[in-house]
Amino acid sequence: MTDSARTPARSATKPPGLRERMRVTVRKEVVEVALRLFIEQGFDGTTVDQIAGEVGLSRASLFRYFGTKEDMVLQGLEETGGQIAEALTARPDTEGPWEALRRAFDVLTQANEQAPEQTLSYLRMLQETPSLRARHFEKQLSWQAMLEPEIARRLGVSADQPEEVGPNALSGAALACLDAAATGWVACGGAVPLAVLLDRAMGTLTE
Amino acid sequence: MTDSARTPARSATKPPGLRERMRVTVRKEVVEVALRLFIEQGFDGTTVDQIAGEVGLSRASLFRYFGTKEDMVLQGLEETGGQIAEALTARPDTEGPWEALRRAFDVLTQANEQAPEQTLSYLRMLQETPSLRARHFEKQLSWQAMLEPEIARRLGVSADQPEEVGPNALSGAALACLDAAATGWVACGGAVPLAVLLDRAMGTLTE
DNA sequence: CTCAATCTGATACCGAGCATCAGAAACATG
DNA sequence: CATGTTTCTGATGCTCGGTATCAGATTGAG
Repeated sequence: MTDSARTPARSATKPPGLRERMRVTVRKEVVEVALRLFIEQGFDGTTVDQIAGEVGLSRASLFRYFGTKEDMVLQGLEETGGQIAEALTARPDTEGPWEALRRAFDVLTQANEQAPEQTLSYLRMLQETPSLRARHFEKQLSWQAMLEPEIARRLGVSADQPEEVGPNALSGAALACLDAAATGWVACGGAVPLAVLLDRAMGTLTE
Repeated sequence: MTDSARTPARSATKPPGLRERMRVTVRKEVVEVALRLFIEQGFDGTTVDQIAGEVGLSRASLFRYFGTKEDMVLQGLEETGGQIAEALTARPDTEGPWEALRRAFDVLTQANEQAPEQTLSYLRMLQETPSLRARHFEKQLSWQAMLEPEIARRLGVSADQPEEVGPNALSGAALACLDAAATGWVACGGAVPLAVLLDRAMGTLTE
């Protein structure tokens, strides 16, 4: 370690800075290790010290990378929410809000089909661990906040008026359907594709 | 206390036992004190020791009444969920699932109208405190579990088949609408009645 | 090379929650 | 009333997540 990290040739150094790259690398490794340990011994059965020790970091430093233990496996969801929101705004205006939401969720269904095994155990852990499930809901709440403006636009109402509950209700309901579909998907071991279950779930609402 | 509680005449003694009554009384007082302190100084700004001290109980004993700090203000929601589920099953079969859900929620809207001020500060605290919000979601999840069977019955599907996402989606979406309405209600300071906002929210879904 | 900014580990601290234990109170007996 | 059993209580100590502080090492700019 002393040798490999020692002045890695100034020619290959990028403008983003060396320190920054290290940070990204470490973050990625922490997530990797944490995810593995959580699946192996459960979320509550794994201590932060354990993760820190395995990564080769002190507890204090680890908390500088991730504010909470949950964030080590949930932070990725923040980015995912952004992708969904992006996909939503990209849908044509010819689609109604509900249909557009359904299509935006394809970001998720496609990702799941590419790595079903991994996603399955991940979601299973999320649903079986109370503290994680709780945080997961908060993430979904942040998703809702991201989706809301575009839904408001499509409904033709202003987004920041309290008594306009439409956008909030619509995006929240859609996420509830997504949750229902995900729950069903996990429950049947991924037998029925997520996209199908999502179609059923969201179809139930439009009759 | 030594006199009043001393063999209180076996004629007036109730079958529920004296010990049981004490337990109920203490629980109620804890909730009262906790709620007051939480609203006064915030949820995180109040320690369990503080509550225990004010009630005149030790920390350990307090945790025998309520498993977690959050439960001291959220336990009541469990019962509320039962009331909603009860109201739901009481709705006539002529109503569709969505309409029946809307009507079942009147249990809440009516309760809110009876004590708006108190409910408002309570909900505000719930939404502003991250840890409480998270637990609140879990409660709603338990509500969903309570509503699901009846919705499944009304949809004519069996409740325990994983790929039947309909009941879960419907009840989840309804609760999302309830949440949206509650959020809007708090945001506008209770100016618009909760029932009206709930009508709008749930109406958005049926077009 | 030098100096400021950042990062790190060590340490101490706080609060929630759990486990244990001796003593006190409540209950069901005779 | 006296008894023994059960349950509750308070006290203590512990684990773990999370925060704050501080001296020393590392990075990066001038």
